[in-house]
Amino acid sequence: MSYVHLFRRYLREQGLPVTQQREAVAEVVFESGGHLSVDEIEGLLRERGEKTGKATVYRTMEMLVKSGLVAERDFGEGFKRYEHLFGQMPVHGHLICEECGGVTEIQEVELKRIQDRVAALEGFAPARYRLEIFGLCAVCRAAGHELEWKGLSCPIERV
Amino acid sequence: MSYVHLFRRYLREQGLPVTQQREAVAEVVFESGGHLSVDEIEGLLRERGEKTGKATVYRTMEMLVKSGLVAERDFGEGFKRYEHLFGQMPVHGHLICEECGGVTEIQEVELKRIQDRVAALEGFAPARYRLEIFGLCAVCRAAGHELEWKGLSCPIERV
DNA sequence: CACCTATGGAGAATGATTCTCAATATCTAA
DNA sequence: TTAGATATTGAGAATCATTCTCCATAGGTG
Ligand SMILES: [Mn+2]
Ligand SMILES: [Mn+2]
Ligand SMILES: [Zn+2]
Ligand SMILES: [Zn+2]
Repeated sequence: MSYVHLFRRYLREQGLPVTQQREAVAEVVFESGGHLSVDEIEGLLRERGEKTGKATVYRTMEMLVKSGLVAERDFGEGFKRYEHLFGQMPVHGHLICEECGGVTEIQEVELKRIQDRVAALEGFAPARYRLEIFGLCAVCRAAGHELEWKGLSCPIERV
Repeated sequence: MSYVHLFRRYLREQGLPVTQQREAVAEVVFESGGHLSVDEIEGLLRERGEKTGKATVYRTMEMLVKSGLVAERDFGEGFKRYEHLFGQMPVHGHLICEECGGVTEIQEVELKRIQDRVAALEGFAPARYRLEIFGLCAVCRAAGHELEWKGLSCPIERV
């Protein structure tokens, strides 16, 4: 099934033209399950025979994020990644393996609850959450890789 | 009191020369309480009469982060910020006000515990944590600012 | 269909970060 | 303390993701 009609509706609500390029970008993102970079989105568009300029992809991603249908991520690679939120909790974090680069979703509701509680303590109204935990995934651990502390030998106290 | 001797120790442990520039950068960062950008660090060095090149600041920040004495942050501004970890929990998050840009520290131990629990469920070994919550701070709320949903009018379910 | 306006795209511009390389500063051992 | 071996510095070039510019063209309206 297609979710593009939701993006179309958003564009109309905002009085923005529904163009072929905008629909193509949304389709490619909605059909993918992963966390896509702009380069990867361009590649998928090319595979489908669409000739969409890089600037248009960037502009459309901005709209998709504003619409709330897509979230922007940063896994510390030097560029952004995007994922649609269909079938996912809009507030979810990521476990990122520093060995293999694999990404695992954190979908625990409990995490949002405590984050909200802490924010409320400060009188803060949360709008957007970002949680990323970098380390070693189960597969890489099983393969014998290990985390090793390469910093100061007797560091300041760690919690 | 000065913490620079810890960085000096780290450099010696790694067999790296202790240079005037490295000490100057560490001093400036250790003496500041905030979340500093590379530009701000350069400014502070200039105020002290040090002539340290931008490249050296970047290189030294990388070492300070590797040593574990300093953490790298990204508040979505398009550049990195750095803070020393003396007197703070090494695992702490940030509340970032989208109206005024203010940053509040989240020092709750409970947050690390549940993050670790969730990671453990996946067999993941955590090494580095990043939690940022964007929204409206108490001051801006009191001043009448409000969060408003500008996305799709009838969005997908939100948790 | 025809008009008006906003978009699309190629390539230039931007800006943070990294790289290059010759002139120095640091380290070590005598 | 000095000399020699080695690593660092810093100015500016290079990189690279992202944004901007501008005009030919597509989308919306009636
Ligand atoms: Mn995800
Ligand atoms: Mn902090
Ligand atoms: Zn892995
Ligand atoms: Zn504020």
